[in-house]
Amino acid sequence: MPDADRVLPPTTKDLARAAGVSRATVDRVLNGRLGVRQATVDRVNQAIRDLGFVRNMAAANLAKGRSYRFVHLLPSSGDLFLEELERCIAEAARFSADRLVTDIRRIDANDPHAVARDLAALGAEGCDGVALMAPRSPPVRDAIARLDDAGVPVIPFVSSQGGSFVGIDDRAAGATAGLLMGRFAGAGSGSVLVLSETMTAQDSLNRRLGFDAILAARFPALRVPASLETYGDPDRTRAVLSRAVAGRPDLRGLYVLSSEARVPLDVLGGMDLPRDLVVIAHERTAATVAALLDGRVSAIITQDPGHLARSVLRRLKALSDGREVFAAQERIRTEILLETNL
Amino acid sequence: MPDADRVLPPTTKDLARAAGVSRATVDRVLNGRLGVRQATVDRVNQAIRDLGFVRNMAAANLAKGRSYRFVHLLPSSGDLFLEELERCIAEAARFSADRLVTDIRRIDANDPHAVARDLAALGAEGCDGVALMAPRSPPVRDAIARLDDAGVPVIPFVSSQGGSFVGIDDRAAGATAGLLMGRFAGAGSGSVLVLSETMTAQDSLNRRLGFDAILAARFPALRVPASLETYGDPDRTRAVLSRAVAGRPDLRGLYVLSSEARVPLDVLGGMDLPRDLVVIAHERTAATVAALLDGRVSAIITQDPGHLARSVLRRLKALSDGREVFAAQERIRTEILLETNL
DNA sequence: CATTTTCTGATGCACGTGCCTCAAAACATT
DNA sequence: AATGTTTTGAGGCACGTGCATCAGAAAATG
Repeated sequence: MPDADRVLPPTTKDLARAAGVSRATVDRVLNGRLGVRQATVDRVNQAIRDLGFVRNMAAANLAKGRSYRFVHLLPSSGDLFLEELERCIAEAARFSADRLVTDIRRIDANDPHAVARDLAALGAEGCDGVALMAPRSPPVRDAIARLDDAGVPVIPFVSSQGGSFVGIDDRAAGATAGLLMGRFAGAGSGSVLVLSETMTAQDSLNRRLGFDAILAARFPALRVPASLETYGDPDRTRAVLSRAVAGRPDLRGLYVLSSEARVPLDVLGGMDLPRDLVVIAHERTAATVAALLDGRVSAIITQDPGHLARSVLRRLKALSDGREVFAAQERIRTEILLETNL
Repeated sequence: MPDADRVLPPTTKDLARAAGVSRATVDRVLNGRLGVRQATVDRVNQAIRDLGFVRNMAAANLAKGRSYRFVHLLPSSGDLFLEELERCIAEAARFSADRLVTDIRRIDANDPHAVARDLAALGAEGCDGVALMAPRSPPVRDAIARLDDAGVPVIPFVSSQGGSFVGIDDRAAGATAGLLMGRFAGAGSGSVLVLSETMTAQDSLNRRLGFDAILAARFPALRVPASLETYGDPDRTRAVLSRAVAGRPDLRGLYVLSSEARVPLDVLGGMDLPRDLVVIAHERTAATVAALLDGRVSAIITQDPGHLARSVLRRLKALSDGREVFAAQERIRTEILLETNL
């Protein structure tokens, strides 16, 4: 083992030697402490550049006794995507190099005041960051602002209305669905149905907006009537779908808008639909993948829950120590899944 | 700051207390050292489960003075994707939490004996792992085996023939291109041209295989003549393309097979092509993205070079310390890019 | 020049884990 | 009981960095 000439990354000790100062001064410069002459600061920074010094974050966090306590607030609905997401969060936390504890709590995301109360309660808990999956509303926004003032960053997670958040843009996801729908449906006129659990949710609205915009701009021959709402009920789904299909001999496509596509896809299996009907659904779950494989679905638009979970943890960490994130790693992609790239 | 009741992840000290043993014994159990009674081992393992203990890898690596020295051997061609990949590798190494040094070297990947020589030379260098992007051939395979025997893991990177490797499956990528081509081209018959730099490269062959298989199975009305080879030459590209287009009034699609799509796409811009020609290209580069945005290209099939770079580093690390990787994070996705999900 | 102020060096402990040594304890064998 | 063997405990140093403290040097001020 020729271990002698191994080039190890430089440490603060190497820096000190190269800059001709002591480790204490290097430390003062690195951590921006006062009382160092500009000339000395420059010498140290020059050495940093010369040696290509990179702070060993693992050692730094160890020394600081840094630990992170994060809380994830997720809606208490039981959809498949959410379950998978929860699994991924727990897994990502376990695999994290740092000492971190994550709490996953289910909240009543649709009651703004309940959410605000839950957020306020977190302030007293001494947690270092919150990932919140709930619609933004004035009470919630205020609660977030108060937490932020108290130094507890809150990251909107997966879905949020307005402002930045971790997750894909619903409008872009809808537009991608629309583009695929138009391309797959081929030239010529026809109609495309949009099936949604409920259109009151903001994410559904945004997807629909993106979908409509693309269809209007690029495929004007395709007509899109008002969305059919299922309220998650299999019987109702069957009923509205049958009625809509019966009335439209020119049906070319079906866009399953909601995140919970299981019920509509199950219903679809038992119906007598036009051959070559283009069906597009959201989120990779056991239900959508099965449907893609047996041909009920043509494409799935999704985001990787594992990536989401890891990304939000990295972002929370970066926020709590005032660092920048490694942007390239945090771009959540709007993925298109076909049979060939599952 | 209610910091008192913060629940910190347990340390080996907590483990020792819970199991009623000393830290030395905990250490023996954790690191599988001999000379501990089974009953004691069980007590410690029980405590690990009870407390949910997870080893602090950062501290462990710090203590071990663990450092990684990896070498990336990349082909010395100058294509855009490769440049981007190189950038990502350097960036990923800088952002790594561990102390690691990566060397990126350009090699003559198409000369099996030269590659084998380069690999052999690495054995004496005392490096901890190699990422190799070169076709597999008998001399190369032997060199890899020798390195492996010497305890230096070698990971085939991005493209490899046979065996597992880090990167997307070329056949699946070709199949995805084929599926999109068939769907986008619509019903009815027509022909689809395949344009490649050269068909001698194994990755081109595999893409073509996947592409053909899907077209034959799902879109038999589309004809795919023999691939047009450009040898990277703009004039030749223009010539073969013009000739092929002129002879085919039924042209519906064009599949740009090679990783270096810049030349064909540039040529395409100046040509008089059928409206609604479906063009599909590989790899996200400045050239392909520009073409997607101005409509010369309909879809890009790609893999994320940043993810590739980070993934191969994590895998090399895991291999050198005999750990398992976090599989979910290492699945390299075959991505489909449209205007709406760039 | 003397004095104050500003800057720097030397040193040490801490973080959680790995790894070592040495002695003490528990156990097994005669 | 005496002996040998295996198992355990106690303690310490190391890794690279953060964060103290204190004394000494250099610079600025009088």
